[in-house]
Amino acid sequence: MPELPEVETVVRSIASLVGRRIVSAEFRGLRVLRGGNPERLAAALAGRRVASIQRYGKFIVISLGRGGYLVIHLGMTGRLLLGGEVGKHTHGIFTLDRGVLLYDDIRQFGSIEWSGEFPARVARLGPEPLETSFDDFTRSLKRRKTRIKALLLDQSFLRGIGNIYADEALFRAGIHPLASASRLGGARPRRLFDAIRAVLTEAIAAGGSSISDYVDAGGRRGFFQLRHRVYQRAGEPCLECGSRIRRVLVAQRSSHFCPRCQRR
DNA sequence: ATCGGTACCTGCACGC
DNA sequence: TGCGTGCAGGTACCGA
Repeated sequence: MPELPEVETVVRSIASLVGRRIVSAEFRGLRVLRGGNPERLAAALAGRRVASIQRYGKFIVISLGRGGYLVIHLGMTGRLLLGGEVGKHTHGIFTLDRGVLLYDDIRQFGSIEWSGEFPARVARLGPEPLETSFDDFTRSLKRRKTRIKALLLDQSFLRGIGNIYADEALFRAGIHPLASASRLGGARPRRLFDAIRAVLTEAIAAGGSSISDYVDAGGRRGFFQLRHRVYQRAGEPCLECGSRIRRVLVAQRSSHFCPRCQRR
């Protein structure tokens, strides 16, 4: 579930871990471990102190100073929890000099990896949507022929936007999800750029969207789902014009839009 | 180089 | 009650 606002909320909720030492780490459900066996990973982490915790798009990068980087992606159902019970879907247990951090992930689409250098997959991502300039945004937009919804999901275009915020931003900008990215004209690029910023900023302030089970590391739910205007509202009336919200597939993902407010 | 489709995994809601 | 189907915040990888 976690997109940029949810991951940002999680990162803020584990800020207290900076300065803590990892005493030991234990892994089960090895699917989430990338490149490396659990013993090697545990050995790389043991005794290291958390120097900083940063978010890059949907990635959480925990710097261990000279000890490299612990890189965590929450996938669809990943959770980081400060304390709590070890359950059926707990795949990582980080014991700290004070407290414990658990990695839970029902669908196991998330990942945990260690890297000595700054991780290449993170370095390859596009810019942060809240930091990039409108000029860079439009330059990049014009080079891409794909449909705008698919482009917003592409992490090399902008990092951190997922299915919820792509749909919500397109609605606010009045742009149809199937519109060609390179052919967006007039005021539309500007409207989209502003809509992305507004949606993400508001969602972060709301602690993210809790659709079914998302919570931050303290177990707190977000409440931006109460302000979704199109996402998972197919068949319901548009809050602007009353038309029925429709759902189409784009890049194999559900895309929700108002056929009247978002013309092709 | 880009793009679209598929695979990965578990749980839930729905209709029969 | 059970069974089949479709759907769910994600990315990686394949061939065209």
